[in-house]
Amino acid sequence: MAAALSPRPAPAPTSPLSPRALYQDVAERLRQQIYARELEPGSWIDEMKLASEFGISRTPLREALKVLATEGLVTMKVRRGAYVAQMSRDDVVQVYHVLALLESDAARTVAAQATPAQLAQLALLHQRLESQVRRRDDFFASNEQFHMTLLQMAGNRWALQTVLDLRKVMKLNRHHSLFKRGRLVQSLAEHRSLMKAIAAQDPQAAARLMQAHFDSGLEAAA
Amino acid sequence: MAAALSPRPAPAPTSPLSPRALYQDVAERLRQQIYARELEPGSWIDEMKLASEFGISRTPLREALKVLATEGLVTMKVRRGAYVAQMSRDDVVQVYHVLALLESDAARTVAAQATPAQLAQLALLHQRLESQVRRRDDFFASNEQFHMTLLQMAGNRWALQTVLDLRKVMKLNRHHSLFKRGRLVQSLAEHRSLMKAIAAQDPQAAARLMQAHFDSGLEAAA
DNA sequence: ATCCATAATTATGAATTCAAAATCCAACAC
DNA sequence: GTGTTGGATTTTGAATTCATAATTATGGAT
Repeated sequence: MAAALSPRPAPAPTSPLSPRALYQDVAERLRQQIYARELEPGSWIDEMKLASEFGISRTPLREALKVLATEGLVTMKVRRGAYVAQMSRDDVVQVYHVLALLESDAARTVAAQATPAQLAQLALLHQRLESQVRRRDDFFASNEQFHMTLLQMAGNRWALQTVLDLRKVMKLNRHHSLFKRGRLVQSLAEHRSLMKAIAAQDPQAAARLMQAHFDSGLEAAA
Repeated sequence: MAAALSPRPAPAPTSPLSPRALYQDVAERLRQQIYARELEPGSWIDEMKLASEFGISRTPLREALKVLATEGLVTMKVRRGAYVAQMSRDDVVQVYHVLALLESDAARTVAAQATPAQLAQLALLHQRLESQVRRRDDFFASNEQFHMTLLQMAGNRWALQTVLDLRKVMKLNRHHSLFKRGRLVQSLAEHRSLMKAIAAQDPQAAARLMQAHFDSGLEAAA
């Protein structure tokens, strides 16, 4: 049996204050398997196999699957189980469009209201990005962290949650643009000018540049 | 016992092509109870009581609760069950902000690309609204239908889904603005000018007026 | 060999059961 | 009266069981 979820992540010396429910751990594990393509888009999800792999019963697994279905990562077909969702070309275009709306709005807000400490934090994250053009996976992670930090700073928890959800489904595919040759360098350049606009507290430019960043990402992806 | 979900909505003479899963029916029923304030924000959800009211076991009910938790209508606390979520004043402001972004973008798109048939359909829906200022519940329903039809016409299924989800949580409270005295008349006036801009195929005005419509709705709500 | 009918197998959906945690409540000490 | 301890009760979370639908395999009939 593959590394089971272990009887429980062992209350651990430093157990989290509010231990996550099992179904949530399972949901997160499924997400990771989907992102890693261990579960391929369009493929059937074998409940029994996964439950025994995870060392749990079908009950919490099925709960997790329903959560993922609500998020759009999984499709439930009545009486024939769960399937990993697929993103069409159209879906990618549409999700990019919504992300561009929300994130450019966040960039405008942050440029307008960020504290010096926040600007410094963003600059730091951007610096990390600059130093990671050579390592795609690191760049990928740092890029996401920059975007998410910006969203958080904008202070709208519903916009943040929406972006989180949309980014989840974007990970279904490797459309993710950053996989095109030369795209990393271009993306970095766009980040650089965006960062400059934010640092200069220019809301209009920040919004416009974030929008452009997504337009160009979409072009690379589609 | 309150009207049970019946052994199953009976395959019915005209049973839907793809019968919804039980957990989805239950989720919808829970949503309606939440909207109707039969389950109050902040209150504990008694699984056993509801399961027996619905005439089902706890299993599908718990699945439904996890779906609602993902949607944000319900909060799960580890080892102490499910609670109806509460919207803070801040939440309302933030959700309005995101809705305004998405819906004004949709209005812009529709104004730019709608076919004559689509414009006619919107005009019809608007007419219904005009005739329903006296009946608040009808106005409420028609208003929602107008907004949702516009979203659908914009053709972005992810924006549509996002707006649907956000509107669900908005229904948690009666902040819903339309409850303020005189707000219906004002809302109708805003719709009227919005409709005019769309009919005139003026994307910029349509977006601006939709944004204004939300701003004024928020002012009435908060 | 191909097609169809039917039996065996498998998987899903939901109910039931069970262990452990949280809550309630009464008895008691102060 | 207030507060505390310990045991009964309730409730949650998860495993197990069960009925039924879907799939696959089997065995003719042509």
